[in-house]
Amino acid sequence: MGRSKADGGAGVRERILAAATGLFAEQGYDATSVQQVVDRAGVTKGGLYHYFGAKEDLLVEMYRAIFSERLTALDAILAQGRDPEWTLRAIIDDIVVGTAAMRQESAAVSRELATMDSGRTQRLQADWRRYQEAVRALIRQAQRDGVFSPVASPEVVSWSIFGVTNSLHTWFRPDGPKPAETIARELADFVLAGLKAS
Amino acid sequence: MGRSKADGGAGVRERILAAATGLFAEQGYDATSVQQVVDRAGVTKGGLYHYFGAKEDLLVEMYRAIFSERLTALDAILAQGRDPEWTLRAIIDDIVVGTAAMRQESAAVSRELATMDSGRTQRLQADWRRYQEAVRALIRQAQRDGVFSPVASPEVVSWSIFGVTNSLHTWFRPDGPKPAETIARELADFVLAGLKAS
DNA sequence: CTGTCAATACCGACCGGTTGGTATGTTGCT
DNA sequence: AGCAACATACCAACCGGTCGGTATTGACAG
Repeated sequence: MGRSKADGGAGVRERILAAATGLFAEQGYDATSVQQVVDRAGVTKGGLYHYFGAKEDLLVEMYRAIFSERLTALDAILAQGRDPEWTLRAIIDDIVVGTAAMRQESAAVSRELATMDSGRTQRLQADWRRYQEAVRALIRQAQRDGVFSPVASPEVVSWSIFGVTNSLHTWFRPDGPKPAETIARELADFVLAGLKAS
Repeated sequence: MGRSKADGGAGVRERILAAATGLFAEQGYDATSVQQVVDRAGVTKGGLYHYFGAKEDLLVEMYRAIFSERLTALDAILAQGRDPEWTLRAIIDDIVVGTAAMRQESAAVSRELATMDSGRTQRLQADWRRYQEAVRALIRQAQRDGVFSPVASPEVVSWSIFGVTNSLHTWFRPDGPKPAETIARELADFVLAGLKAS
């Protein structure tokens, strides 16, 4: 099963997915036709529909690629059981660097996320809500313990963090002067400075 | 001239715009057909194209509605010439409350903003860049003067602010427990706590 | 007050082009 | 032979936009 044949390029499935990712990020999901995807991927429609049941599956695949990585990283960070400051720094670093590494997928998904509620995406959206809730719970508990200042609610702080990552694709350039790691550190420093107990 | 007739509703042009706003916010621009817009507005396609030259004009109109208000408010705030903390608080308050008041328009525009580069939108996008640059310049100068801490670059701080407003529509509920004014204050408190000189 | 006229507001059928999706090959490995 | 991996040809539905037409209007004349 799976691919075989000593073909000259990468797997066809991967090529289709890469083409769709780029086009969705550039033009949006609805504005991109299946024909454009197969043209860029160098295959035909028959080939695409051999691997994917529908156009929407391409989006779902991107969604999964982003969030599965992020969620396993989150669980690994939380499992260490360290103090809130270290934990929040680790989360911010992972989400910024991870989103930057897949900024095309993030651009496509974050734009189309509101529209995607066609049953099969609900599980993925639930996972994402769990992620956000974990961050808020962390902040809430640390505020209760007096480790973090209650200057702002956990909701506003978490939206501040996720707002950066959601719009990261609009301003982050991989060949720019600031690597993702630096941005992550600056954001963590900034957020934690605001959360320092007064 | 203009409308007359003892019709039961508001002006036709406003009804079309309101219908388009709701549909674009729910489904996205490309996924919404002109037919859906005219159905919801209770007119026909001929009527819509009597008032608007193209489908895109509906988006441009929303764009203008949002940013013209925001830009005049910005200029008014800056014209007061007060200290950075007061100025930044005023800006954050205006942008959060203003965005919340027009969250459907904001949802539609913020999603479609990346795709819109068809000439007539470039002026509007330039205005928006000017807005962001004004905030960054404010922060940069205050950091140089030692009023704000250089813990994070003006870019990261401004992205943190605009990231919240850009994704405001995904979580803000006008009938929720927290009014927009409260969210604005929390965000301003949080941002300024992080910017307090150490 | 009434009749004329041009402009505005709006209708609904219609057009060429494109869409996502499918049915039917053809090819090459096992 | 049989089956997975694709290609080709094609379709019904729908898209944004146009256009000829009509109903309603206000301005002006007499």
